[in-house]
Amino acid sequence: MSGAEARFFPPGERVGVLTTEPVGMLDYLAPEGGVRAGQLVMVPLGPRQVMGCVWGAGDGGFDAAKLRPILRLVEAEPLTPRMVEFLSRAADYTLTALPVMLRMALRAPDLGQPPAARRVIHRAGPPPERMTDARAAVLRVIDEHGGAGFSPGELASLAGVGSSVVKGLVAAGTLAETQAPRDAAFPQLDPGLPGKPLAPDQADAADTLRAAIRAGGYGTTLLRGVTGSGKTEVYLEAVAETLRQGRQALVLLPEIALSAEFLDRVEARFGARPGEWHSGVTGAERRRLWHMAARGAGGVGMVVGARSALFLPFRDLGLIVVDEEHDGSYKQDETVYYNARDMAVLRASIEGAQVVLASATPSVESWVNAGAGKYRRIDLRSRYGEAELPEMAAIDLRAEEMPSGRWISPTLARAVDERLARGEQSLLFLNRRGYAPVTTCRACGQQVGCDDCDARMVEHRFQKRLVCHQCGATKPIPVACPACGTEGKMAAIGPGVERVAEEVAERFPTARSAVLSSDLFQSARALKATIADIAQGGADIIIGTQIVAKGHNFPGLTLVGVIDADLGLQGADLRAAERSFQLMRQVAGRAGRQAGDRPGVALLQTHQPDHAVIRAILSGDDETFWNAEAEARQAAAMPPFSRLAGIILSHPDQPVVEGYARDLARVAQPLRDIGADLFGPAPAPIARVRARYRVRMLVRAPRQAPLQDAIARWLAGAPKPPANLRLSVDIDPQSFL
DNA sequence: AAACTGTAGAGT
DNA sequence: CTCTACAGTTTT
Repeated sequence: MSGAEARFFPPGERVGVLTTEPVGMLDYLAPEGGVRAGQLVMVPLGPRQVMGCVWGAGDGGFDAAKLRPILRLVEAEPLTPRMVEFLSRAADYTLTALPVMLRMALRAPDLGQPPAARRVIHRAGPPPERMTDARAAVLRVIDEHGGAGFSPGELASLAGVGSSVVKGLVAAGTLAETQAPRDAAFPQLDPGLPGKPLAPDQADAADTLRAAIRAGGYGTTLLRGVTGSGKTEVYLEAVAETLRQGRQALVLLPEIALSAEFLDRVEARFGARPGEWHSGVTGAERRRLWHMAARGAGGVGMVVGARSALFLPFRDLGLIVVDEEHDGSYKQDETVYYNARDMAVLRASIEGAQVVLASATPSVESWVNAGAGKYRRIDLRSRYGEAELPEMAAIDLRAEEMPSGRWISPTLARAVDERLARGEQSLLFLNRRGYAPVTTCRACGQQVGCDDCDARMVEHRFQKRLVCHQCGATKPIPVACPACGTEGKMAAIGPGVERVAEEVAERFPTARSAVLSSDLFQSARALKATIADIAQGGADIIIGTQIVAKGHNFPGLTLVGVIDADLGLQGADLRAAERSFQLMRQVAGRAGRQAGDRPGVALLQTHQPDHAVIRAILSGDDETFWNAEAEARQAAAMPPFSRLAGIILSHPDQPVVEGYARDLARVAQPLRDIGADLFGPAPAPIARVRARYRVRMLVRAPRQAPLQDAIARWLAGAPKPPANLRLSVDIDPQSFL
């Protein structure tokens, strides 16, 4: 897309530069040779030099005689006018300061540095006269990799030798060092390679998406399909069409660190790996991907990334796929609050790109948008027919014999025994890390809490410590009660996965078990290795938290037991039902994914088998659940039938933060002017975190009301906040509390 | 955010 | 009178 040309400013003209500093927009003079909007520049700020982006014409309010010129242009592709508009509108939407938004778009190291060449070692002559083991190892590495591309350091570490060995080989004339440009283009993906054969409804879905991409322009499609229905193959065909058009495709995944399997599938389909963007990517690779994204499809055609990949400077973005669009990890809940799914739609509408929201269990928001005709909706049937869904049943815990300290009911235990006898795998799911959520003194009833947070500390028996799940603080498991001093009376109350694992070891002593919980793994790689081992049959019983819900395929798994299906149902959070439904359905879907003759079974332990959510899960009738959920939201005037904003205030002193919150509530006329209600202030669900007291307020506005604008006017007209007070606004909060 | 400026109080 | 700590201001 050529789009509108960025405006040009001749030398000496006054331009507005958005700096990455909190001062934000300041006027400067265009440098020698002039400058275009979107250009990254270095500007003087007091005695310092800071980076900025030419945003547009200067605002003229500052004395022209005091203006300083732009120091130099940064050697990087300018941001496109569409990117500039995206950042502006994303800032307005999320009520985030523009400089903070710009920083998100410039999060790659050394952007200000010129693109230095890097040193590359290659084969240059015959083997050296004196051959040693170390030298042979280096030559083996370089020959195995086609003799290409390594820096001296990389080569030495791959061969497991010191850098002097490489130096020696260069001196001997066997190897030579040359300069290669840094930030090379990514290998081109070939959309012409054959994809997997598609079932008829997959082929129809792919045709629809291809046609939308060929037609050009913005559109959003909700691609719904149960696990195993082949959503990925369908949207990879959309990626293929985007590549054929010479445009770029971005695929967002919720748990990118675990996406090696996905990268392999992309390589199988297109013959090369896509660009990868997430917190685990090294600085040099981040820098390379940033520059290549800015260069267009010739630089990188397809990027797979976490939510922050939305802020890459794609030159010509034609498609954004949001896989597992309902996933809560798309909502960033710190520093900048944004929902990657909504920002994807915003960016696509500006870029003239298509969005595919893929999920087996869409969010109520997307479901309603599709129902209202805002999104196109495509439903994929299961490839193997309905039989692929596991058989689901409730275990009524009220009717089971459950000794205290036991969490696996006799009925569930029998089902596990059957699987053990047949050599099949069972998964016991409990969405609670650690050994026990509460440690209490049987003498005085005191519960051990965190010193800095208003939260109970969770016993982690593997670590032999109590851990605060809010701030991560730990302390030893006390022998004596910290309140009354009684020794030996501390008791662990309630189950966590570690405790269920202990029970499994007692009841199924010959079975091999494995615990999957995020805190038990040092790295994503270690977790992946364990998952692979389990998939190979390395465990009979898997005990896991929600980490097991995310698409790992265990072929031998035929039983899923949900230890506490009621866990997500209580509480005043209106989204609880939706989240619980999605999680239970996904976990249940782990059983019986194979198309063989062994149907999977999911058993839900519950005290309330008649609860609407439990019944919806058991019936397998998703449509009924979403209809009921949408009706309940509408009746309560909750999203997506209204709009919400959370206001979160924090301060080390409780009276200060509460006092200021009341001050704010008193001047809330701008909110009432648009027909919005203000609830609170009330202590946040966890009222104290990291030694700061937190108070929340909630704004609810009619759907079409200018919510952000009213909040901005409200806060601008409020009294000056006390020192040390932090205030953040969370537009469209996930949690309604 | 970071660098700079002004001021009050402590120490000489 | 100097030194320091810290609060408030400026940065184009």
